[in-house]
Amino acid sequence: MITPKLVAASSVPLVLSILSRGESYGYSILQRVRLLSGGRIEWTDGMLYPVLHRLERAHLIESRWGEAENGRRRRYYRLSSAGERALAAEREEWQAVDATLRALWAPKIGDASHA
Amino acid sequence: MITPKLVAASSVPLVLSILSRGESYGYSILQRVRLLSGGRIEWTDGMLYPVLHRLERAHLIESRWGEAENGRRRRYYRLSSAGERALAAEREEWQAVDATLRALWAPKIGDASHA
DNA sequence: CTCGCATACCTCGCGACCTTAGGCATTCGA
DNA sequence: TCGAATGCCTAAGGTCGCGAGGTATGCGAG
Repeated sequence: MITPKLVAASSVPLVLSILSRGESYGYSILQRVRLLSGGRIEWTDGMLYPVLHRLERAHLIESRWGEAENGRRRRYYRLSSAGERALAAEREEWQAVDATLRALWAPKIGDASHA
Repeated sequence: MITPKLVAASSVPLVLSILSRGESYGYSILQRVRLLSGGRIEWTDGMLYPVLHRLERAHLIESRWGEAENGRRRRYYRLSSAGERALAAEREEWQAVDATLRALWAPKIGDASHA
């Protein structure tokens, strides 16, 4: 199980990244995240929908009501241009933190300490 | 600026990682994070000390009062064995999420969509 | 036909935790 | 003497995931 804080930090970039691949909808996003993470990221719809609504209020994504083949109604979301820029920013932030962590995880080859 | 949620998610693994390199103390950890991240991660002591106290209450780190060369008192922290295990777990979780994000950021070479 | 399940969406209260802002003590240089 | 850097700690406020609960439809099993 992934810690709640990591889920919180990754939810927005994950949703934006998935939508950058093309239009999608809530239920499908849930399954996609589960699949892509090999089941290690377990989202609930109770946290996903508020995220989608926040992102839409922030104009990072846009939605439309659509009809599935089976007749069920779905709300399809897609990335806005502002969302693309936000995704790029989120991505840079993530990579900055990731680079910092990886530097600490790397063997101490270039370590300046005199230990 | 790094988003608050990313700060929340990275603070614990960062602190544990830094301490895995050897004993340290609050003020020094702050500077280390700033340096390692190239100034992109800007922590305040107001968020670091609560983190340190939580980690100590959880027995992931241990502390002792020490004296600096200049006479100032410092509280030195070091990783406990439980902390080492926790760090390994945090690291795996981080890398799981990172792998998921990178899969979405990679070019669509193997993309199964028929677009 | 009816029941249950998967699909598909939404909302609310609780608790965790960063942010901002403050406080306290010591050392050193101007 | 006075301010800045060092070094530690805490409180109020707001954000947001989590768990639980609610609504509705299509489909297959009995």
